[in-house]
Amino acid sequence: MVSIGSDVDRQPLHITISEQLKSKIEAREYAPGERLPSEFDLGEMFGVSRTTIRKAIANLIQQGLVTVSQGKGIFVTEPHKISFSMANPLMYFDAALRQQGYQGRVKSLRFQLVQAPAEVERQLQLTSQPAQVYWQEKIIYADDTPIALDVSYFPKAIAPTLVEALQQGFTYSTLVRHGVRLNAAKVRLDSIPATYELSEALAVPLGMPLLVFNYVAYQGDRQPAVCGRTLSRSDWTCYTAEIEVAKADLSCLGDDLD
Amino acid sequence: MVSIGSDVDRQPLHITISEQLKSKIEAREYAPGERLPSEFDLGEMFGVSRTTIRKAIANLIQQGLVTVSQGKGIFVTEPHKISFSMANPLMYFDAALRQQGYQGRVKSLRFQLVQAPAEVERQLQLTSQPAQVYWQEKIIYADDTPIALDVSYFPKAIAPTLVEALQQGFTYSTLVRHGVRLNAAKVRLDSIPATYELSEALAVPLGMPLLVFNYVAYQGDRQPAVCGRTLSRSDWTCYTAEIEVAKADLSCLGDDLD
DNA sequence: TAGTGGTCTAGACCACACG
DNA sequence: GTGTGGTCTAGACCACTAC
Repeated sequence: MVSIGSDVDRQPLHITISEQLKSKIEAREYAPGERLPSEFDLGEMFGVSRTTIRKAIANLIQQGLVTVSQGKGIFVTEPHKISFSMANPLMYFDAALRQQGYQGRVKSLRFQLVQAPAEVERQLQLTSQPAQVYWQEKIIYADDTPIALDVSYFPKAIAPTLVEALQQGFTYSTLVRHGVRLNAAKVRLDSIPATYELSEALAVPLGMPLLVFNYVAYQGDRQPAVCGRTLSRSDWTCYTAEIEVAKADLSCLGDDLD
Repeated sequence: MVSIGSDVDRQPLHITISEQLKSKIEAREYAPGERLPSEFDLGEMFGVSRTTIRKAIANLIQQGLVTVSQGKGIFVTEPHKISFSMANPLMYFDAALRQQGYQGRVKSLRFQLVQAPAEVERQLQLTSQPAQVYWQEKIIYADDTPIALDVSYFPKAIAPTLVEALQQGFTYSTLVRHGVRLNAAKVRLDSIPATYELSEALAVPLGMPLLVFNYVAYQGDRQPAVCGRTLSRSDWTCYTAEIEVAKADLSCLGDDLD
């Protein structure tokens, strides 16, 4: 039986155990792809109940250190990371994937005309009532791994040829190929834990952090062309940017010291 | 007892329960700040064991819908969100907080000279061996809520007056006030679940998603002045940017269609 | 069939908050 | 003291995987 060290009594047992397992994983004592002992065996090794082991394992799952398959076992995760640039040009998911050696693919889950939600109506600056929009949901794959769920809204007025094309490929590339020049965007980056529904759609554990990329993209003279959000797995994706600060913009510092 | 609806048998019980509670919260049947029934009472209401209720509550905690205090009860979270702009100028946390009606404050946890980790050595372009850097860790508060943990590294060569000043206030403002002109930065945004240590430092539940803002900031002629990362609570913070796409940059789309 | 993880139960003891 | 959430146990049954 592994000694758990009673001098760290402030910490719950399942934390102590998950940290011990974490060290072993990081020390490659359990290598990527390798199987860990079963929950039952771990319980005997640490001298605790299966419930406690399961809680410890839950921590590791959440940190993306292990993945678990029913009937097979607990496996050390092999790390991946794809970076998407937020700067010029914005969000060519397919180009970024290709550059980093993955094959990008989308699966459209839904494409239908609906009444625009209030938020979308505002973002797309729709004036006619009732305001209708195309609502698309799609899964984005890198090779065969689902890495993101995208929810987009398009004005009803888009070209009919686009309606077909958008269901086949990546949004931005498709728009550009059809002559829609996107030249600006407002974005907001956020993070949420995967709900049950999202965890099933993206094949991730419940509660795994997802990056939320909210966007409104504009064409021509500030004409909104699309808005929506991309929810991407934080174990596979990150966003990068290079920022140049104009000298004038230092003004906001103000002169009131605290 | 609440009917749980046996037609959704594909879903675990704790999911069904947490979704029912979620609807009630979103419908304001349980209003922000209000207390939910105790775990024992919820168990009776749904006719399940306390363990199952606790798992359902854990889902709600993770989604930031409720917060829990030992000995007091389960309370519906009152929502907050502070947005930080990633664009010109970069990362004036204190200015952003002030603009949004909060009082910003920092608590320095650590400030010491250490051997630079390899990653830091590379980012700060340190050449002398051994490369020493100042290592700072601080908590950032909005009013009295800890919202972020910042870990920064500064070259050993910074001015002695800065060493004092950096321990008192916000990094970027302090640097600028001491004549260090930051004019560019490379950033990477990511998300991780709070580890046990982080969850204690930021007073959040274990596993809550944290936004990770990795940065290297430059002064003058591409001279690295500071690097590090800011881990911020996703229930309190988000990052925004406005992107302008130069026409020339559309080239990367390539001409190979898929 | 045996072994694995997924779910759920009933009950115990502890630490903390409040009156 | 009473009630709350925090931790942990021992054991049950199920679904899935592999042989």
